[in-house]
Amino acid sequence: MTPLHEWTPTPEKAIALQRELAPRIEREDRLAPVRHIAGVDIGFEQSGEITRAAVVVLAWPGDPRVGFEVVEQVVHREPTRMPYLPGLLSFREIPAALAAFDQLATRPELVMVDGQGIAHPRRLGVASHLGLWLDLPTIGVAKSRLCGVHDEVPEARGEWTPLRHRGETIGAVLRSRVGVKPVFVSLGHRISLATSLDWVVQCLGRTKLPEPTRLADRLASRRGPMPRPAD
DNA sequence: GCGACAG
DNA sequence: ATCTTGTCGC
Repeated sequence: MTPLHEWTPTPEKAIALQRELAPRIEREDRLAPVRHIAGVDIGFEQSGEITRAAVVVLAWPGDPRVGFEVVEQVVHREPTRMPYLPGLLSFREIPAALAAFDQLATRPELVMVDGQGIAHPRRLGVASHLGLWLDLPTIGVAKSRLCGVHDEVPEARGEWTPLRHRGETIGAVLRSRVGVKPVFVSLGHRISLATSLDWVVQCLGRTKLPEPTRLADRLASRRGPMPRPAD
């Protein structure tokens, strides 16, 4: 059987594996009714020797007055296996992410990942790779661009413009918050771009990042909870 | 050949 | 990603 993932392949093997896996990505909706949404992010400690994977599971729908309910959260630490190489991020982050998912009691119906989905040179960013491995619908929400070109993004919250690469629309550049740099949304697996955008916007608080990714980001980088503004 | 380059 | 002080604004 073809491995969906190798622990520490050479860059050449990693690229070959990406080319083999990319055609397996499903770009249309195949989701179960969503009751839980997971957010995933990876952080590093001190000199980068230790990798920290964080997964946060939120109940859907949530109470808009208090934000989404955190059903479960897991942090997994392990030695870092690979350096960061543009385009090969998933091989560095996925092993830790999978270990964190293994500790989860809940099986989410939708996963948001900090990073690109198919908005990748070979259409297999970390969100797509993880979606294949987990066989779950995933969405990539990145804070910056890996590849592709786009027009200026309208200033209004919720507005977006297509991200294109080699004549293909690979994602969307979304104004998640007024006056802040936009986020890069792309489908990861088993979901369309339109539906991905819909979920990201629905999970938006007053911050740049949607709640699932924002909370996972905080956990992964060991920043404590932010004080909530008084009512 | 010269830049660009998720986290 | 991480390191790292102050500063601006609600």
